[in-house]
Amino acid sequence: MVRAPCCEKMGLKKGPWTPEEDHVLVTYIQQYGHGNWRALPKLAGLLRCGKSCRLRWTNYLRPDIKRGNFSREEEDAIINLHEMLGNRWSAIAARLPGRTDNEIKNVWHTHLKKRLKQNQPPTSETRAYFFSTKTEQEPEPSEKSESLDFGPASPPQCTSSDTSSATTSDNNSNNDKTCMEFDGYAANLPEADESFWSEVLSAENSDQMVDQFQAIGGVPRVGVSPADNGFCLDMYDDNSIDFWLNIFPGADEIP
DNA sequence: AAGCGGTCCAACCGCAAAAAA
DNA sequence: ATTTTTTGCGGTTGGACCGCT
Repeated sequence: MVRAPCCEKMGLKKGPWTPEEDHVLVTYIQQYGHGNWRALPKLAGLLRCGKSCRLRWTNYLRPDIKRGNFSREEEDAIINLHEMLGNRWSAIAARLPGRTDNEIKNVWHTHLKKRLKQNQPPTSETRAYFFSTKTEQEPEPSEKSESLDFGPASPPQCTSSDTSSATTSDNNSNNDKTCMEFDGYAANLPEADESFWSEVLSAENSDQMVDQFQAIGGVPRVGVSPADNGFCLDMYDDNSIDFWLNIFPGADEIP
């Protein structure tokens, strides 16, 4: 594997972009697209390397980028998605429309880490359940449990697989679901192996994620009912459901 | 007003994966 | 199948900005 030569070539500009450069880049991409980033700066007449152009476009100039401060809901979403996905900023960004991985990474390092240190978890009194499971389609425990191993690659927020740690499963304690604890909050999950969760969490889009979950008998939902079996992602109030449905559009809302 | 330290964010760097040749 | 090129990602940095002393 040979690393692509970077913009060390003499004559290529580095540092902050000027409005003129932005204009040139935007105009070119609007007209011709960005088929080949490496060739683009030459064709567009920019003294930048392709990498710099791509970064400028994806992180700043793209028309679908939402500028401005992050809302509390967005911050909470980042915290929860970070618990699920770890430092996979692009995966997190994929679930936050209009936000870039760079921006999310910055927010995480500048605000959210601090917020968590001050022990301010996501707000609200209720939990949003994105996924609940069908008991009648429960996978065979004997088949699945052998490979059930929520190690580091499984949802990283999992602190325990001990079903006795459940705090919300009193009314579903008679089913065979795996219960996981999420930083003190428990959730009932369908039994699945590590690779399943890796696939779910790395799914390129939410439809795919929902499909993966349905494949093992899960019923994707978004709602606030604490009574349902669910893959507990977060704690939110009713007003947040639209926001979350935007992130997981394939889910059904719990009535 | 000046100096200093902390914060924030755009941009860079290096690596690895994916795609193309 | 192998090599080369391109793209994408995450970690890090530089400097502008702001508030405090």
